[in-house]
Amino acid sequence: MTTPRTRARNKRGEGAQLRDEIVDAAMTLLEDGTPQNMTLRGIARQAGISAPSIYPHFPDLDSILLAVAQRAFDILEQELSAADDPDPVERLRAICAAYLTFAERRPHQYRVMFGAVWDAGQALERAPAMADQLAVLGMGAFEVFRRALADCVAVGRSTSADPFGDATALWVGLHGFAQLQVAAPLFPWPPELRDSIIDRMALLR
Amino acid sequence: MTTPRTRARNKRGEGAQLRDEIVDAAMTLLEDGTPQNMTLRGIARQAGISAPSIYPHFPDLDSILLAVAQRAFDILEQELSAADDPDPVERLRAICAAYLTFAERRPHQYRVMFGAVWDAGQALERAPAMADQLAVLGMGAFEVFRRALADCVAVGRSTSADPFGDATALWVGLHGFAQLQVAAPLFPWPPELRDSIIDRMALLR
DNA sequence: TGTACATCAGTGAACGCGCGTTCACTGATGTAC
DNA sequence: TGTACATCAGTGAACGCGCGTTCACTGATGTAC
Repeated sequence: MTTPRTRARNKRGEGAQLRDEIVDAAMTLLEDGTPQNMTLRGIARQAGISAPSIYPHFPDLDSILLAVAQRAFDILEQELSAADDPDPVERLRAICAAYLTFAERRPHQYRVMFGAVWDAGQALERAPAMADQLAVLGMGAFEVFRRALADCVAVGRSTSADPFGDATALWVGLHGFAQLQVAAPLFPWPPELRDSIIDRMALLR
Repeated sequence: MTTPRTRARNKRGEGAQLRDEIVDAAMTLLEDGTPQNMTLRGIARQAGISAPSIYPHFPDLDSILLAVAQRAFDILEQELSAADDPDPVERLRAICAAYLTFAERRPHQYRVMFGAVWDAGQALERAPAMADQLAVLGMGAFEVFRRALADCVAVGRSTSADPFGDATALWVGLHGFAQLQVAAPLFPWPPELRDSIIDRMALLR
C-alpha cells in the first residue's frame, strides 16, 4: 500500500527534477485513495525524500496542490483530446464520456482540480500572485469542449448561438453529474440522465 | 471571532440536549468560514464544553458531520419551501434562486452536505449502518423540486414527460453551477447561464 | 593533469503544537427508605 | 420530612502521535588554478 522508495540524489544542476517528483508523489497519493496522507510529510514519504527537502521547491502544501491541479488538468485535456471521431456530435459525446470517466476514476484528483481541497478563494487571499495561474487553470480542457461544440454548430447539429456559453453550460452539467453521482451513490439515478444533460446543454438535435 | 462560551450543565435526564448543541457548534464553525477548526476539539471549544464530553453523544467526527448534513438539508428544504409564488414557473425559479443563495451563503455547510468533506462512500464502508440515513439525506429538499416541476407540467409550462428525472437533471445543473462558480471565480461566467440551465433542465417553455 | 575549494542536493535531529482518546474524578440531582 | 445513596453530566490531566518548520550538517560534484 504505502510504497516508500529510496532514490538517488540528483546530479548537480538537476535539482529542479525533484519538483516534478514531488508532484508525482502527490498525484499518486491522490490516486491510491488515501488522501488523508496528503501532508507535506506524507508527500515526502511517498517521494522517498525527507520532509525538509520539499521547501526548496514549494513554500507550502497549497503550492503543491496548485501544481497538482495543473498537472491533472493537463492530463484531462489530453484524455479529452483523444476523442477523434470524424462526426462532430459523436466526438462531442466521446469527449463528455472521457470527462466523466476521468472524474470517476480519479475522484480525489478531480476534487483537487475543483478546489474542494484547498479553496481557491482562500488561497487567492493569501497569495494574490497565484491569480494568473488560477485564471488559466483548466482553460485548455475547456477549449476542447468549446471547439467540439462549435464543430457541431458548423455542421448544423447543434442550434447553439453561443458555443462559449453553451460549452460552459455543458461543463456545468457534467461537473454536477460527476460530483453528485459519487456524493449520493444511493440515489436512484435515471439511466438516461447523462445523455439528456449533454443533449440539452449542447443544444444537440 | 472565536467565541468560547461557558455553559450551565444540563439537568438530569436532559443530557441529550448537548447533542444538539454540539451540532449547533459545528454548524457555526462551518458558517464562520473557519473549517480548519472542524475537529473534535474545535467543536467542543465552540460549544463551550471539554473534548471528552463529545463521546457520549457521537463516536467520531464523521457522525457529527452526518448530523450536520441532516440539519443543513432540513434548513435547505425549509428555505426552498418558502417560495410560494402562485405561478408554478415563477415558484420553480424562486426555488432555484433560493437553492443557489443557500450554496453561496453557506459554502462550507454546502460542501459537507455533498460529501466533499467526509466522503460518503468511505463512511459507508466503515459504518454500513449509516446507509439508511444517507439514503434519505436530501430527499425532502429534492421533493420540493420535483413537486414544483410537476406543477409546471400540470399547467402546461414544462414539456417534461418525467418530472422525477428532470428534477434530478435540474438539481445536477444547479449543483454544478453553484460549485463551479465558487471553485472558478476568475472564469468569465456568462450572465444568462443560470436561467438557461434552469430553462433547459426543467424543459420550460 | 592534479588538487583545493565552492556549491549543490538533500539529511537528521529537534522543536512546539494541536489532535484524538483514555481514565479516574467531581459535584449536582433526583430517589428510596 | 430527612437523609443516604445511586446516577447523571461533564471535567481535567495525561498519553502518544503526526504534523509543519528550523537548523546545522554532510557528502558528492563540478570548477578554478
